[in-house]
Amino acid sequence: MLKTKIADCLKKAVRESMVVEIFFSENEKFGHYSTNVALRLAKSQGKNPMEIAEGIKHQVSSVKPKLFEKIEAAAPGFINFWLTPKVLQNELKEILKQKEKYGNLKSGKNKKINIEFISANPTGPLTIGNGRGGFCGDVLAKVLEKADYKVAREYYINDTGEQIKKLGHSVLGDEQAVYKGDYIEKLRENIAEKNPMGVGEKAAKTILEEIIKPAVKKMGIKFDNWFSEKSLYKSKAVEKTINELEKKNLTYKKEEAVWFKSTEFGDDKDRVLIKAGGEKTYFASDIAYLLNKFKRGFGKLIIFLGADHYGYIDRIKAAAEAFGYKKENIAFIIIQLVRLLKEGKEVKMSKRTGSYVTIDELIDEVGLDAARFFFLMSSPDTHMNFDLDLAKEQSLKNPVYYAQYAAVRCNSILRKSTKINIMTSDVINLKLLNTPEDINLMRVLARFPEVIETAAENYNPQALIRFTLDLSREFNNFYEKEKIIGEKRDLTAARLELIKATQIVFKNLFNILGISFPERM
RNA sequence: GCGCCCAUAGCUCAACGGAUAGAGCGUAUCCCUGCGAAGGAUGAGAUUGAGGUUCAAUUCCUCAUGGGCGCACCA
Repeated sequence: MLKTKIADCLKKAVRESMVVEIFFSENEKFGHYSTNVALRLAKSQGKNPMEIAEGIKHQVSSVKPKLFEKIEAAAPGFINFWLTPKVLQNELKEILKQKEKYGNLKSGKNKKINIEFISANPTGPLTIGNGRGGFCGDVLAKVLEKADYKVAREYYINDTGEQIKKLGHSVLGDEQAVYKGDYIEKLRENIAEKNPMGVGEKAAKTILEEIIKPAVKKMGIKFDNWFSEKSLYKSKAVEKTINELEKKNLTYKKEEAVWFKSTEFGDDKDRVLIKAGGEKTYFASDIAYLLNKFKRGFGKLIIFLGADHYGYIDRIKAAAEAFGYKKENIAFIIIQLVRLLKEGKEVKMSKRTGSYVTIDELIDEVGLDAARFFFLMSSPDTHMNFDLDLAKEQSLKNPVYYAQYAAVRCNSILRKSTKINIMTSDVINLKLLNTPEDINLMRVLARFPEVIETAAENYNPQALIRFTLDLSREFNNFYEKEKIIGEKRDLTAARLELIKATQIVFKNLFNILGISFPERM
């Protein structure tokens, strides 16, 4: 990674034990990369930041003259670095050599990480809210895989309990019915029994297999594990969990119910494990599930939650601590709810009222690429408004096409080049790539591993979207200004390598984002 | 009442405490006998308000305003 190379030679010059931050410069006039170390050292060293910057500049340029073409100290104390074309050309070679492996990192060290997402109750179709979390989880999973984590994607199915009973009532159509929709009507056509729980369980199974799983497939997501809540009851895991808590003296009885002393671990209320009626709460099985994950050897758990489940975080963390696991090893990603608008007015989305837009509908209307891109553009914590009509209308203007179009341009250039038979020399001279446009494109391409790193570290797949659009714009600029297939054969050959590298990075990106890489548009 | 999240251009969204707050759409003007114009160039256009911390604040802290979501022996 270019960034790390710079950081490494700075560490020697700085000498203090501090994290040296290197920033990719958006504006070329601030170098290819820049750092603020001098500004941050100013106080502790009691010197003028510019003075420090100059000092570092001289040290670095004497130690590593080959890495940099120019180093500049700029007010109020930044140090800007311009890499030599050679460094960028070498990185280009790496891209061409590593191909789809370019951008693979070692930071994950093959550690096991579990990502649980969607996990919508099997009581109805997946909504656009589930879509948002689903796409985000899927892309994060791929980013982490690229960063060398061993990722398991998991969907937790609440296939028992109160909601399933309510589903049963709904299918039976009795006075306790809560879920509404065409799918309920259909389920009603083949019921063989009267017991709400039994009906609910069968209906849940049908919904899972015939509605949810196909929708997930349509979304382009593959789960490694569909984890059944019911299985935790069958294996007595829930019972054991409660017993263990009792043994640890972390439970008590109050008003006929069994409570977990979650307040001892930072929760603001104690929580019920077994209701007065003897039924266990979802929370009880959630703890069993949590322990199950840790026991399977996942050092880190990522759990996606809708904002309406926010209150769950503290109690889950409390449960983890009660069993000696560190709460820091559970990362919750809160997905803000998507508000549904119709004709500018908010429609309350609810499976209970039957008013919602399913993710299937959206994908059918706008296509998978546009749907994925749309949700991945915004960070999970923004509150989104969603209007299906507007989405339909605007789908053709989705930035995903901007990116795909840029990629398609690479394809058509390369297609054309094969017809012309350019390659005559065995040795392609990449040194010819030295115009500002060449340099700029190369440095953006070389940024790809850095983007993977930040996305993986911060659990922030949105970074990839931004980079995709940056790269697209950079490439379009390049295309506009530089002729690729031209008179000079060596230059043409070298430029074609650059196009190949661009194509590789685009393919990598699209692959992670789960959008298609069209040959033509 | 308490807690969490959000507020950026006409619209949908960006911005790792950093340099001139970026894109897309929309909008005004221009560029196809040229590797695909689903493109490019040049404009107009924004940080909710008030304090504070910092060399530097859209970003952190406090308060206010406006939205969303929680606060069950529901999930």
